[in-house]
Amino acid sequence: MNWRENDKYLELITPDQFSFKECLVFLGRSENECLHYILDGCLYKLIKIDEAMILLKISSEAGILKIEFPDKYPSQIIRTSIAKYIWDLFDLDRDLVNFYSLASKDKVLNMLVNKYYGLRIIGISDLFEALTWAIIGQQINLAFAYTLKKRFVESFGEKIIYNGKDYWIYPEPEVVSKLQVTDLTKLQFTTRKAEYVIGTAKLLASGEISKEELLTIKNYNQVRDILLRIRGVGKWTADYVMMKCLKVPEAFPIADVGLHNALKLQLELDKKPSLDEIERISLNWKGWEAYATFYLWRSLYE
DNA sequence: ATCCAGGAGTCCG
DNA sequence: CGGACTCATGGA
Repeated sequence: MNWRENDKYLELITPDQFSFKECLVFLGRSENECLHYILDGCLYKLIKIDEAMILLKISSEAGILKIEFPDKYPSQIIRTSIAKYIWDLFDLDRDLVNFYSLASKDKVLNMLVNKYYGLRIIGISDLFEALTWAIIGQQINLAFAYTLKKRFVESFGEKIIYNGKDYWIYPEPEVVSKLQVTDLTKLQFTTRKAEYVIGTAKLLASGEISKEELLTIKNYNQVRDILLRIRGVGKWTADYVMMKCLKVPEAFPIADVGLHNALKLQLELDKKPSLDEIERISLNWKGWEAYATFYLWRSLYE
């Protein structure tokens, strides 16, 4: 991590192959997103570190990611955590040289990596958020998924108000673990989805499952199996979480509908490709399936 | 109306 | 293991 600070803001010196602008397009894909918002090329996001709620304003210029604190200036130790958080959010430790090299020889990815050069996987660092956001999004269209998330966050999350605008923190597992199924079905969650979300909250609140522990396991399938044992977590969700939260570069949500639609468009197919076809296409992406998927997702937004 | 959505659990052979 | 069936509700 490469960063510095003065008495007003932090600066992350970003690697060459990074485009904040491309990342912003992805972050701005839904008007209904309630956990950040974008204004004049800046990203505003509220985060919680050690019980402190800190509003961040993030912008980029000339290879520097600037983090300002519109609300209140955090302590030294929290500033360091924030720098790490943002570094991780944009996956800045990743060296993309090999991915770009492989992609330049791939008929699907070649155009995408040129068009979206510098795009990095935007993380969901909180395991509970990653798991439950995936569960919420199962088998419904993204627009409705965002609506459900917004209701969930605004019912059980925390917020601050700054300049008359609300900034939200995703609900904590400790809070959600104590809910009843009807608390969520009221928000239009299905009964099953409500059970999955509350059950997942219990596993995380009790510490039975934690991101820290999962990160110590180096074997891909071993981590995946632990996630798959959670009720409501199937292959798609496990791979999604490994991609967005645990930052496993070979994680590959192959059954993802968005991936299918993006491939259909890129390859100009009449219908969505079959799983066999995708497996064949993705042989070229070995070790970089998560990035290939993310660039394809990006291609769905302009 | 009709089809489908960033699926998962269950049952059955 | 692999396939069919069920759940369940809004968006386009």
